[in-house]
Amino acid sequence: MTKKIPIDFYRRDDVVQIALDLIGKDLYTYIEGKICAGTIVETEAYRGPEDRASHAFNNRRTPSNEMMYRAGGKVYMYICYGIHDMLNIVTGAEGCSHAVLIRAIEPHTGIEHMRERRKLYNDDHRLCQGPGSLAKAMGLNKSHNGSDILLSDKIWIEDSGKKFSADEIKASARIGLNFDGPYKMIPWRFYLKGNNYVSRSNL
DNA sequence: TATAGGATAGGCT
DNA sequence: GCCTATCCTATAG
Repeated sequence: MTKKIPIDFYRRDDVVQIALDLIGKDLYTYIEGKICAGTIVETEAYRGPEDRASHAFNNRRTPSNEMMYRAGGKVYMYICYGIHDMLNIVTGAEGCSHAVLIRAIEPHTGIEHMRERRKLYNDDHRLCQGPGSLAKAMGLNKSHNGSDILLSDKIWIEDSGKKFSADEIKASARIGLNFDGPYKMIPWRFYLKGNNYVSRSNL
């Protein structure tokens, strides 16, 4: 018996702790009549406004990133490199712009739908490996921006009951950051050690 | 209106 | 492992 994670989980101020706590939770989507789900195995924390890697760095506000300023528990979708949709969960209180990027899940439900969306039939460990692939496999895109992770019937997160000890989860610098400075190397990426569904698992 | 740049993925060496 | 196509968005003029 599983259930959705309560809203207080997302409204905490410590986005790094939330990114860590999301490892092992189950992400579900019900899109185009297809139910898909998997266990979160890789996340990254983005802490606006002081984190240069965050879209909300320096309190930057645009129509695209507006969702980051909502109270925790909203879905923030962002298009990267013009082609890849990425799934973020907004955290913290209203007006605070922290978010967690979901980078990879280990699929366990609706895998045949994921294969179809990805046109990838013989490589299941790559279906949701990396944020762009994950969104595509799960049927997520910019139209899901602003969904409420507790109220939406298209996307939600459940507590799988799985528990991981501190030495089973590894922290590293975040991926793909294109600048120099103290936040480039800060270890705000978390992933399950040895898990085959994690992107770039050696870093 | 034009243009630079970006939280990638996949193909090739 | 390295390289780059690809195209949306923000920003400047």
